[in-house]
Amino acid sequence: MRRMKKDIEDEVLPNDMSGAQLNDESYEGSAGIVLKKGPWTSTEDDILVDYVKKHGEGNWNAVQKHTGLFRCGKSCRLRWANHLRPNLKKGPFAAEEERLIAELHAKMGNKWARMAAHLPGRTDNEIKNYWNTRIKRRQRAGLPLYPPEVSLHALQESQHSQSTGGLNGGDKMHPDFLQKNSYEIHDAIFDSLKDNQGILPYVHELSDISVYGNKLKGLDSSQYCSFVPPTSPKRKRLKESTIPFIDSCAMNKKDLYPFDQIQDNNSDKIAQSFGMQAPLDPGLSSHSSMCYSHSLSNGNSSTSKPYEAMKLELPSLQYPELDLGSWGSSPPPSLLESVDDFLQSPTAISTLESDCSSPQNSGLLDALLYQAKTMSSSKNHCSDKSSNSSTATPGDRADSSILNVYETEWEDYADPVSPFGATSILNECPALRANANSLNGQLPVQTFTG
DNA sequence: AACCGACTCAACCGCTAGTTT
DNA sequence: AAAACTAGCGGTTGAGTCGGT
Repeated sequence: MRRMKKDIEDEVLPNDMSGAQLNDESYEGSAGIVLKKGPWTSTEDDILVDYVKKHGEGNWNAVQKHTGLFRCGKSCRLRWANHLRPNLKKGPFAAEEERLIAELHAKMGNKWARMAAHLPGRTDNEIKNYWNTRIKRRQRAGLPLYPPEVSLHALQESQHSQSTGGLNGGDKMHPDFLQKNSYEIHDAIFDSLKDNQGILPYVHELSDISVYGNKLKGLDSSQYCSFVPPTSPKRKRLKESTIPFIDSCAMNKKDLYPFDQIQDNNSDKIAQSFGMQAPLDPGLSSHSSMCYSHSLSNGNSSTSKPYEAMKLELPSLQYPELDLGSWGSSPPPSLLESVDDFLQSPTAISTLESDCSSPQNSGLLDALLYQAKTMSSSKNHCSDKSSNSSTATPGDRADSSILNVYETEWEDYADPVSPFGATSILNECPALRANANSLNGQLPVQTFTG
């Protein structure tokens, strides 16, 4: 489609430099030269290709001098990198590429250039566009960002790298190494979580956490209510070691991620970013239990960047149990069990009790867990009144209901004639359906839809 | 046919890190 | 050491397309 416009341009513009130069989209360069902006014509492309053939890549600012091409160096570099360089793959991403992107994003976050390095022929821009589009789609559908196998694999890998021990060597590791070790997380965390694998949002780039081991060891596992991946700070590009790390409620208020600011203007956006479907409940948002701790406040300069400078990025939060079928044909491995394990684990319960006071704070998973907790506690109350309570524990009831829903979900999503995009809001928000299905109206359905 | 919203993608912008002077 | 320059990254924007109404 771009091509169509370009072809038209090429027809209109004379096949000489004036065509490339004279365009209404132009601006004055540093030397007073009017540089062109906007789409490239094939004439300009040819000029740039010729230049690179002769002089090689780099020194992009010299392109204008040598060729008379009225484009800034930046623009030339971008054009070459994204469109003109050889061996570029065009066209839609293959399924394998999509899977790889998800996996890489789970590991790296929004490191498009690094991801592109793993996808021959693909550009960072392409990957970024793809991912952003995909994120929008999935968030609209209330789906997690990552396919279950990716999240599970990522978490398992993280556990493996943890179990094999080894502190990482700091920031100077090879990127591949960083990838491998980026899941490293302190024992204190995984000790409390190892029975819950597959349920927690994937945490990546945790390589610094080991640095804080002593600090972490003093913390109760229940404090690790949830994680968010590194939210790539916009203004300060940090090394791989920068780890926004959630230590729920361990920090005093000024150490918390400034949700009060977010809520003012961007709560909906942020909520969406975290996979939430609804505006934050104003009544609950004020005591954000999702406490973001960028560091453990040990004064480490690598993590001392003020929160104000951070910008919330679309998170790598993922809720694998919710990703059903939209990522391929393989069923989510062990996820249901993982959910069960997590919900039944004392750690999880205590976490729920102590930290997850509201689902509004951390996305669908927390919402789900919160609901499970609510259901559980409500059931406890209800069971006092209800004489025909089953032998199953409240948690069991809730869990199995939810899990059954997920199993059904999977079938629904896997049904080729039932694209998730067309499913009901209940499909898009399984927790809602879990409530509706399992509680039979006993409990108020807590909605977080719009 | 016209309108509208979602989507895609190319390109730009602001910024940082690294290098050179 | 500091300023200037360069390359590159990630976020954002805007034009074009497509499908639904």
